Amino acid sequence: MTINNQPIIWSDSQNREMSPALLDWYDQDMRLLPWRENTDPYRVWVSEIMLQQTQVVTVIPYFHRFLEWFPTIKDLAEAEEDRLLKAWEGLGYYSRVRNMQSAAKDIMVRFNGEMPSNIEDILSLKGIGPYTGGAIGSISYKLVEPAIDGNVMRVYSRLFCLEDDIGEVKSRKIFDEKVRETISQERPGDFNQALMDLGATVCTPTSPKCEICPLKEFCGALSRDQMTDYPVKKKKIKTVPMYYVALAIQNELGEYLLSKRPSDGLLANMWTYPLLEVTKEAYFQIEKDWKNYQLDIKEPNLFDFVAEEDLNLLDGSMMALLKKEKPAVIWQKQPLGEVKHVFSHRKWHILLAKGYKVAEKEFILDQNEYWVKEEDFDSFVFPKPQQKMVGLLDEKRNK
DNA sequence: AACCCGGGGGC
DNA sequence: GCCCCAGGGTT
Repeated sequence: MTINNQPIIWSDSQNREMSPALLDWYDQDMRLLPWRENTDPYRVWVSEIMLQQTQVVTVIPYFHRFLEWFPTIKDLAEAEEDRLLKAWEGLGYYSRVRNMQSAAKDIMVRFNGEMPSNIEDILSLKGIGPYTGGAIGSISYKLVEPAIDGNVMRVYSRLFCLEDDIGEVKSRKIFDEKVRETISQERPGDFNQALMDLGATVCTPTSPKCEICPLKEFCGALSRDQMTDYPVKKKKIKTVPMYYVALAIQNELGEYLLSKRPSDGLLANMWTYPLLEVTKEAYFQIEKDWKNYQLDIKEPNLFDFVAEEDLNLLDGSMMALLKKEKPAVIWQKQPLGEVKHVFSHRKWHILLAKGYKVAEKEFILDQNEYWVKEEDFDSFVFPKPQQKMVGLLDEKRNK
């Protein structure tokens, strides 16, 4: 659904008043979590990495054990892999603990065993990206850096009625800017943690508890009563791959066979070469056969056709398929090439086969199939994939 | 079985 | 610098 509101622009005073309101709430209601006992960067680091993949309640016992086993960055750097994996066992995403150890070794070499205190160096460590880097920098070193995760994006999309799709990578920049405009200069770490808590406990995805929210007077979505319209997240319509063999067939007059698509659905009433839908497996088998076939031909060219008497010998899936579909056609040995086209919800993969109608044989037109002179193509509506196929044919012919 | 989501890595 | 996707558990 589109909302199409204008984003909220705050006055300077609103910008100033927001963070004290949030911090007051945090001072009263902050969650007491083991990694908040102090701001040691190693503890922050371990907790943030664990929390990237696992819920708070699950992380707590892992966190304690990890710090017992590897109390310092040096211990982590020197840990046996077995023990390291044992400490992570059940958390999953094992590459992340490997990255942690790699970063720990790096810290031993480059930073004398101490987590660096500037954002560039923090971000240079393996496994530490903008979110984790911002968390460590702000919490442990009071760097004025945002730590933006899905929760924070939800909070900000509501506060400012931001309609940028939070699923898109490029939206990150928008949220980054907004957080930088509002983040507390004095207590950036607490500010970031307060946002995390707010997102986790108040500004929740489905039923936000706006009545108890410390930011209710600031919230654009609440003022418009559109809390649950935010954040905007376009549901990923995954494009379904479809596989076709297209038949570019010429008759003795040089006309091409065109097929009119059904009057409803995708590309209704538009014209293409006849399309045979094939399974994914068949498609790739055909492609593979085709490549193998090319290897055996010294100089493959447009006029390399399958002799009619050889048709029965061919067990290649491409030829078998074509012969079955259009028996009165003599087929070129290889497809002309591949055409791909992406629709909003479909991705077409098309192998284009070229053939000539055999004059002596009877050729039965399917429903909606017509012979069309090339010079008349202009008066037919060709969808993009068809245009691409015509282009491919032209290209080969002009070689 | 779809969704989640910071970061690595490919481009 | 931008985008894709692996990764395992949760819903």
